[in-house]
This record gives sequence, structure tokens and C-alpha cells, in this order.
Amino acid sequence: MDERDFLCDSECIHALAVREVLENIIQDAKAKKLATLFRALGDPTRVKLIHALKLKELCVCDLGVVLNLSQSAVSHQLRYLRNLNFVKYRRQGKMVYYSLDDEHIHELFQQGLDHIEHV
Amino acid sequence: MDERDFLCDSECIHALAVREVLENIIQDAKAKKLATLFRALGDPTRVKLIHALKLKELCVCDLGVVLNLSQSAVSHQLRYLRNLNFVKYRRQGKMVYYSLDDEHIHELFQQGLDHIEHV
DNA sequence: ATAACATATGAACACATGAGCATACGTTGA
DNA sequence: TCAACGTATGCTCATGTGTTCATATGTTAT
Repeated sequence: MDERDFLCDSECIHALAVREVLENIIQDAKAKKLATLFRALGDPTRVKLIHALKLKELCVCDLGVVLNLSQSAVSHQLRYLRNLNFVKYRRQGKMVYYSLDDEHIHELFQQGLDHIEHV
Repeated sequence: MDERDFLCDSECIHALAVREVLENIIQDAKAKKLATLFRALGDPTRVKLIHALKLKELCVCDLGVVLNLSQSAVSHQLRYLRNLNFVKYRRQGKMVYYSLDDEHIHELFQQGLDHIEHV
């Protein structure tokens, strides 16, 4: 019996293959988490923001200059990344300094970079 | 002169830090590419699709069953991934078999997985 | 306490995006 | 050639997302 035998003739399902994949495929919850992780890196603004913080700790205002973005926009993106624990911050007087909180993010980012450069 | 000295008093810019970051930050075009790469992995459906194809070469119909998704939805997502050269395909009769085209994607995916599990 | 300033946040808006529907395309077998 | 079937695609809609605007919060210095 071939791996590609059909389950029923009205559909094109390869029963064995489908079953095997269904048994080993990532669970929905985990897929969702993973998607959330990648989506966080899936915006040019956030990519630049993360890269900037990878280079140096910066305050919100600095980030605005670096990214050429309004203070509000920067702050919103920072909240986004804060909620995912991608960045940490420390308050010093009126200013808040942000930096990367997660070494893994750094690695993931770097591997993505390698990819688009290596192609 | 401290690294954190101000450029002008009406703004909170740390001139040296900003300049240094501006000189080394990822270019816009590259940030865009990187974001595109990550965004492709930033959807639960595509995460599952990629993971399924990582496990086994499958036809469109199989993927529909595995992902519990309509043929159309699967096909749209496959086009998306095809355009990015994430997947390759071979026609065999009426059916089209898809598989991962890019070892790097696999690695990136795996590193993402490690991340959400390791935390 | 009050003014000044850096940052945070809620609401609104424009735009991007995933999925459904209908239909076109490509292949196979009669 | 025609019917059947697997797949691809254009259009559309609902939803998600990033930015702006206005305003609130929190800190410092007077």
C-alpha cells in the first residue's frame, strides 16, 4: 500500500500523510504564540526600533529622532514591545530609557538578517 | 563630556548616542525586507502551514484538511508563500504538491519555537 | 502649588490583510 | 471534445494594525 493511497475517491486526501501530519503538527495555541512572536518583528518600524535598541539604550525622544517618528508613535510601539517583554526600561527623571530585554529576540533578529543577506 | 550630553535644551536628544545609532542602524530597505520576512511567519495559519510542510510534502487538498481550511484559503496562503519563495511545488497530474523551499525558513521557524518554549 | 517637559494612552482614521465566493485554468479520462 | 476534478485567482468584506491628534500621567525645578 502506497503512502499516497486515497481515503475516498470523492476527495483527494492522502489519508496516511494527512494522519501523520495531523498527529505531529504544532498545536493551535503554540502556533498562535509563534505567530505573535514573529508578527512583532513583522513591521519595518519595529524592526528599526529593535535594531536601534540593539545598538544602544535610548530614550523615547531619541528613538523618535532615530526613526523619524512622532513621540506618540514611538511610545505606542514601545508599549507593544513592552507587552511582549521584548524591551525593558528604566526611568531616570523625566526620561525613560529603553533597551532590549531578550537575548533571544536579538538572535532571532540576527538570523533573519543573515537570511535576507545570504540569499 | 558625557555621552548623554544634550544637543539643545528644548529637546531631550542625546546627540552622541543618536548620531552613533543613526550611523549604524539598518537601512530602510533592509528593514522592510526583514519585516516582510517575519510578517510571513506572523500568522497562525501560515505557521501551521509551514510546520505541516516541514513535516511532509502535501497537496493543496491535504493542507485544507490538515489546517481545517477551505481550498481557496489554502491556495491564497500558498501563493503568498510562493511569492516569497518559501515553498516550492511540483505538479503531478491534477494535483500540486507543496514543500518547503528554504532551509533558512526552517531554521528561523525552529528558533522561534525554541524561544516560546524556552521562556 | 505650579509651570515645564518627557512620556503614556485613548479614540479616530486610513490602510493592510485573511478568508469566502464565484469563477477561470490546467489536467485527465472517456 | 467534453465532463470531472484539483488548483489558482479576482473581487469583496470584515477585521486587524500603525499613525495621528488630543489629552492624561508623572517628574523636576521654581
